[in-house]
Amino acid sequence: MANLKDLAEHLGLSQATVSRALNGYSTVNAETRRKVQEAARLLNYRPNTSARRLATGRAGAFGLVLEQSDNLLNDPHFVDFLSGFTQELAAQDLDVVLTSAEGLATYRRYASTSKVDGFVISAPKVKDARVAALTEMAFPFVVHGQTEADAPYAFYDIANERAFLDATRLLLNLGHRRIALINGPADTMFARQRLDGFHKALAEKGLPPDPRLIHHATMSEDEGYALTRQLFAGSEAPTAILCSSTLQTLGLTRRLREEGLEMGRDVSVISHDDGLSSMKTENFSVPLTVTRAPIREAGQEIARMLVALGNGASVETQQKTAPVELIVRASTSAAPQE
Amino acid sequence: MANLKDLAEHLGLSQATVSRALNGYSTVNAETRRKVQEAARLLNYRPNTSARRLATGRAGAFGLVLEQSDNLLNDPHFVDFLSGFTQELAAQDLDVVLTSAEGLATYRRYASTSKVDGFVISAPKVKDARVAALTEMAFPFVVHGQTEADAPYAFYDIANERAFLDATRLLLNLGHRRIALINGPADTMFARQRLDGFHKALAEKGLPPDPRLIHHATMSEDEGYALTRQLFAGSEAPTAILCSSTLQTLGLTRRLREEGLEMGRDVSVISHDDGLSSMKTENFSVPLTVTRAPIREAGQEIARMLVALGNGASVETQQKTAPVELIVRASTSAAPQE
DNA sequence: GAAATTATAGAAAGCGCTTTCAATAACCCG
DNA sequence: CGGGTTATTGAAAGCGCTTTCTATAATTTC
Repeated sequence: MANLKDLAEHLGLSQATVSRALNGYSTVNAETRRKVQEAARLLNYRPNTSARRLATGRAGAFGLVLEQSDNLLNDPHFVDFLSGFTQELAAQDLDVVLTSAEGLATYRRYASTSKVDGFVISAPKVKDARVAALTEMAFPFVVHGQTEADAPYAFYDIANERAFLDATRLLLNLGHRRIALINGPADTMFARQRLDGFHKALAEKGLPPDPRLIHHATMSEDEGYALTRQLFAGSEAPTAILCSSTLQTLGLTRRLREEGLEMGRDVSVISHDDGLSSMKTENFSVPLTVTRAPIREAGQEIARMLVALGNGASVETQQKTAPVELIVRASTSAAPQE
Repeated sequence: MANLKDLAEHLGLSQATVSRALNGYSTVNAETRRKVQEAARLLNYRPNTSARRLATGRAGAFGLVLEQSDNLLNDPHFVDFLSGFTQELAAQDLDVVLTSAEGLATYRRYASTSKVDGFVISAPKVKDARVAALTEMAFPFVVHGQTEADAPYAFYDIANERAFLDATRLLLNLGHRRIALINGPADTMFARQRLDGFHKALAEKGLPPDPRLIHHATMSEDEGYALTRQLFAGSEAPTAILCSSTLQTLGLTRRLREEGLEMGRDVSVISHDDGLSSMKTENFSVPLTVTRAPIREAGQEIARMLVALGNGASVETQQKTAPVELIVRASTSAAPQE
């Protein structure tokens, strides 16, 4: 494995020149650069990552810590996120470093040992301790979502509140009055935002929220099933359901059939759709009406933001709320006549 | 951020001694070590990762490259794998480095720049080029699954052939004769193994395989749905179906209901179950008979193997085929009388 | 008590790169 | 043609750690 010294000796040049030639500095003669590049290719030279990192002080990698207790990361949408995130960074020769931990210690350690140049904060809580800690350390990070914070921070979010406001309005305009919400975990910010949108739409019509119709759950098939069952167990069954994830909706669908109810006729359903490659809502038996925001794009965009922060961009310039599409398909229809 | 030099000066010791004290070398006085450790804690000293890596020549990380064209990595089971893999490594202060690429170049580059100390090879093909390349480079790796190779290599596999042999036998013994197989992609080794098991069981009964009942597909809900629809379109519908993933089975379930068929009564179904945390097969409307092997454990075990290889273990000692449980639940029953 | 161990700590040489600073050669201008 | 650029390269100093090789002091051995 040739190193810089070998290459320099082979060329009869100094290491400095070779390094400069390879790294695209303008102060090196065009012909020299050509030779260097050719020799590098010939000797199959690759700069040692650790050495370069030590010299430059940059890790060339961004971190993502998997909180084991956080089942949000255990659901399929995370794969799509990761895929987009990784691909975008790889295109710029940057890595993603994954680790697993509970609590803030790991963030501190990774930052202070310069293992990574920044973090992405996944599944932020309503008030997220990680954001506070990293802000205080002045270490770069981008939040996937938002949180309540004292200082500005970089984030990429989707218009959750607006999406669920629109979705609820749609159902209300179709005449539905008993609308259920199967939401994400109560301590996550996106669930809060969606709940806000839901409430707002009800309030517009002067309708009070019915706590029996509002549920928080993990993003699993099981939970979607169990909650749907529960919703239809009593006498006050909903005529429409808002659901926070495709996986939950899959469970919901399963239960609805058992109840002998047809989606889009007996019960209207709107699901949030992260655009997962393994579950296409347009191909459901009854094509789903959805609020749609591909999570893969979140991964890509957050990667770009992280890079920008690394290049000195200010936190204020790295804040983005992506729109959410409301796509109406067959799973929604006018409320049944009483 | 204190570095080694600071710490040494603060203590009035040499960097060498401090380094030795911190790294647990026996040649340092117990009292000295105590002082060093205390000072390190006090000054919040953390050795710089890049510097250490450069000095030791070890990356302290293992790599996983996401092949973008490979939709196997786009399915939920990958999250569970990754979770187990990462957790196990994190426990030993090792990272996982993710990158995205097509082809072998990335493996070469990451190996030669010592970005990682080894790779895990996911979703191996029947004859996998990555395995051949890494073997030739004498770079450590563990295959998640198996492949046809010229030389021995480290792998963690599950007993796919045996599992599908047993599952098919079960169906045959229940009197089924028209058994369909919804398998994984044709070029993957695990799909090949499962097909072999399937064929073997049929052969035991002297039954010829019917190509119309054998399908290869990606591990998506859609495909499960589409193929099930196709299976029941003709006149020669199956009475039992073997399915390669929970997600496909979800699609299958969806279609079966549309066909007006009840799982476990009209049609027997056995699904492979990776033990995904977001989809529990025991909670299906009709609890599923499954071949079960938690993929999270694969992640953990492969992490251990990689570490062992790094510590000089021979490839031959790092080969494991984990058993697959056959769990009989309500989705299988005797074949309907003709 | 002298010679030989052993315990402990320091000096210094890397690891392989980047980058500042200095040096030289080539070029420009009036 | 001489002083002043400008283009190009090299020397060398790190980056922060590990580790070999020495050196010294303390201890043991007969």
